[in-house]
Amino acid sequence: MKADAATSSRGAGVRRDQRDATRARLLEGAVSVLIEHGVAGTTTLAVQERCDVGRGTLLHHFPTHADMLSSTVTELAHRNEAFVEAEADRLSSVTDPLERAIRVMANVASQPSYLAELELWAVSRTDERLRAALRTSEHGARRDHDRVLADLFGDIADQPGGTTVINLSIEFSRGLALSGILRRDPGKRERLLCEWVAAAKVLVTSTLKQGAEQC
Amino acid sequence: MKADAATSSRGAGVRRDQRDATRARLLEGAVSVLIEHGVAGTTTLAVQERCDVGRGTLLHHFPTHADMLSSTVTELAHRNEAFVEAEADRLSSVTDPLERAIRVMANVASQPSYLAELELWAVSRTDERLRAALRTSEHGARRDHDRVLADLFGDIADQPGGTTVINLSIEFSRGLALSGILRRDPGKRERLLCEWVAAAKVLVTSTLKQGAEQC
DNA sequence: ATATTCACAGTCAGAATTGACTGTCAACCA
DNA sequence: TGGTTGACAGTCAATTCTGACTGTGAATAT
Repeated sequence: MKADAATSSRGAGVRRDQRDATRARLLEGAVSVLIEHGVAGTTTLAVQERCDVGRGTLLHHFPTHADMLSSTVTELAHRNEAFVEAEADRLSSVTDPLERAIRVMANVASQPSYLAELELWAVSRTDERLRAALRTSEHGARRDHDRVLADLFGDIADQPGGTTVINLSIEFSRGLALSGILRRDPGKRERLLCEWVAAAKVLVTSTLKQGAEQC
Repeated sequence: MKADAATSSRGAGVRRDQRDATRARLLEGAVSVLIEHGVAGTTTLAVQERCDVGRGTLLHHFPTHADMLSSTVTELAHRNEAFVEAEADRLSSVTDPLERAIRVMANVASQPSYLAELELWAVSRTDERLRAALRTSEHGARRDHDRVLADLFGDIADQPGGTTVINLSIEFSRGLALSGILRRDPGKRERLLCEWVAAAKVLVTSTLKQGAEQC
């Protein structure tokens, strides 16, 4: 085991700081490129140019293109989680807690950064490596993910059909977001959203336990 | 205007037949490659080799890669529509009409060919040309699409919350399908599906009109 | 003080893909 | 029957991307 740089009294870990700073910059750039240009456009060259670093720099931090994408995936997931809280603040004016939670989820899912994540999911269907990376990323962030969700929905989860409504809302939000890419009429999104909010309200008060137990 | 080949007495339109046959073969191959290898793997070269045609042949029918993909998109959409009816037949044992319709939708959406379509949607986010092609394709098949949906859900659409449930089911199916790509536990899919079926049953009998009208 | 390690830069060859181009043969028309 | 058209094949240059390789300077260890 080598002596830790932190043991030096002065200028400790300058190299490491540099390294981390560059790496962070590369990830930041990679995420931006991914959001703007999609998976196909997220080449090592594009990221290298975006970050204005030499070819060796990028390859030093991410030996292969797959490595770069893997790390980018994780970074993107973090970013999207942060969006949830930000959007929750932005929609603080919505009084009904259930409607607020659903609208926050739907809005976050419709953001470019989340759509980029969905794109990765879709593409990973025929890309073993990427799928593995996404699974690892999701698995690692599971705790945070659950916490964010719990914060968002609050005591709704404790009501009879609460958990069901939350789970259904997740899938619904993803579908809504994906469909939104092609949608010409933005009004339909709002209509669907309203309908789901109304449905969700019915569901949390209704006892649909017997239905779910029929499986 | 040129004389129609059909006016010739014998061997009429052999060239045209040949042309159509080759084109059909190319589309068939392109769809297969797209389903198997995803958008990134659907190169002109891959399709050319799959169909065992010369380079000139493919470029003759589809001058550019974008042209090929555009046509493939339409073909894929047709194929997916056909799947709906096939799956409806396969699930004829499911007695409850609402549950049957929902399960058919969800199953179709989870098929590789439909996932390929969703992948195209996702990718089209940052690809103007592809998005336009998808919109055109969807627009052209709208009539058929509505008819298939009407056949599937039957008289459910006439009930109070019927249309709403159908629309929500569509988005839910897409979300479920996309999530399924990464899901390790296949049991969760079935659970979510059951929960949505149960919820849908509640919704069609419940009057959630006032909720939807609050928008 | 010197050797070494490491972050970073630049160059380059190889692989993959695209689309332009030329050639060929069979079918159609005059 | 002879010319023309169109389906199809093969070749090739240009482009793009990847990753291997070599070089450099600053920070750290001895």
